Amino acid sequence: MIRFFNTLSGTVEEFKTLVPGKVRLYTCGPTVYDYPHIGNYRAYIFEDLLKRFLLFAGYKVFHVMNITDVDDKTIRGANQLGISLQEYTARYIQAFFEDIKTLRILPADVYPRATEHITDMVRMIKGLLEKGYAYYKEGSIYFSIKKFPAYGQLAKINPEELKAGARVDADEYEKESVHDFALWKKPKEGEPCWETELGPGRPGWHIECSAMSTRYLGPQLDIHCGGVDNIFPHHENEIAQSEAYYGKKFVNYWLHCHHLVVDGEKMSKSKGNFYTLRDLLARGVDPIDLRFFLLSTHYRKMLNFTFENLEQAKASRQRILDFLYEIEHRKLEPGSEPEITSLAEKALADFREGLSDDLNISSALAAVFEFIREINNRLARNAVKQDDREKILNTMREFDRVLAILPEKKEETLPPEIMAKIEEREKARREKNFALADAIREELRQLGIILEDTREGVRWKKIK
RNA sequence: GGCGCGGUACCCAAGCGGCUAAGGGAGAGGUCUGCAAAACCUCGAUUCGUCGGUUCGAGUCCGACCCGCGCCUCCA
Repeated sequence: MIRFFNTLSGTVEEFKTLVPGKVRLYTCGPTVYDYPHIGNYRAYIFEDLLKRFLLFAGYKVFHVMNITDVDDKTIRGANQLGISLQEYTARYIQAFFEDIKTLRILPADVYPRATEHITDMVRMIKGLLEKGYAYYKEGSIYFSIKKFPAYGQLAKINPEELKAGARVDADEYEKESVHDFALWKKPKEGEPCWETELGPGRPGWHIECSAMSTRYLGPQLDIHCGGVDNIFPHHENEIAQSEAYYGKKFVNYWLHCHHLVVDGEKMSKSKGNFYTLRDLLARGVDPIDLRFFLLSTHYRKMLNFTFENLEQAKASRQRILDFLYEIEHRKLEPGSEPEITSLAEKALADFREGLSDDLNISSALAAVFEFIREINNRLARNAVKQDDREKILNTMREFDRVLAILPEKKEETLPPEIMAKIEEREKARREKNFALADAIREELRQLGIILEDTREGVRWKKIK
């Protein structure tokens, strides 16, 4: 049984899909006004973990992730550079796709862009006007939250008690109620504008998601994800719009990822603790180490990014990689040990059970490490045989369907001159010329190649 | 003011009423090794922010308090 913490109910619930075996998943995607930072990627990697786990558990997943390519920030950015909105967002859209590939985030099935779904938004807004949930005011259209009594159910906010006045955007004074939100914004100087049957203007942010999610997934979704900061007002507004329009429960399970902080503080450019993926790659960070770091803390817990914590995650992942290397290269005796099968089965069962419990990654990783320890233990006693190798590797590959942290290509090669050096050192060792042997080892270490002398002879690996 | 989250070993982090408090990192000792590395073995919380309470029994439930943080406004 799979359980998830549902923000809507505030409790852990058994996961049941609308259609057996199929999951309709919507995740809030990037607003393409800048390069995404590692906090954004924490959310996307959480969603990737969720999706990979659902696939691992045997579900078919249809995943939609929107791209917000028109909003205040993208418009401002384009205007500052004096280029078109499309020209401006294209760079960041491309960067986003590069980044998710780098981080091994599985692509969504559809990436709808706001600017390509204006007609869907117009249709919805028109419907909301007809049903009386929305009203025109000075050329803009607003959603009236008092017409939707369930408003506040997700964020556990009582609209009556919202702190009014002080922090309300001054230029939106024309709304009937301060907490009503814009569905359609009237044209402004220097802003893109669509001519529609609603009149000229551009869509509000919230309607983009409601229109695009239901366009591809239908009026009801199984899971909708995002960062905690989207709970209010964004997701609350999506519920209001979608349920008012379709008259059906919009989303069964709302899953929200907590924030990534840096050095215990919220990331900000002024504090200098703001990192994009590119920043870290430039510092030599292995993106998969970053993936593992972002993955290895439960998604509902605040995660503190520090370089020390990243190093710990890297070392932890290295233990898994070392084990994999050992299993692939160790010389084993013929035969098999039946015990290995039961260890593998238990490990996979524990792994699955951990993740089934609201994606308890700590528990799942503990299962992986216990498996490694058990096998290492037997390896040391020669209690692993040739036929067990594939069983163990398969188990690791099963884990990796969800984690996606193992090296992609199996065999790396070294240039012939390096191989010659290694052979030269072997010769020196046989001749007990340890000074030369150590000098060569150090020389190769400087080149990023570590030599280890094992019972089966020398072996090498690259420093990651 | 309202809503909510967290405080478990040197660090990260599970556990949420009951066997000896998972797992990872770092550290110490040992086996192996020419040495190193890797691997393996062993050792690290009588204790889970504090103080009360409930219970045969509490990190685990209840209350108060102390810290740290988030949201209520664009934000993953």
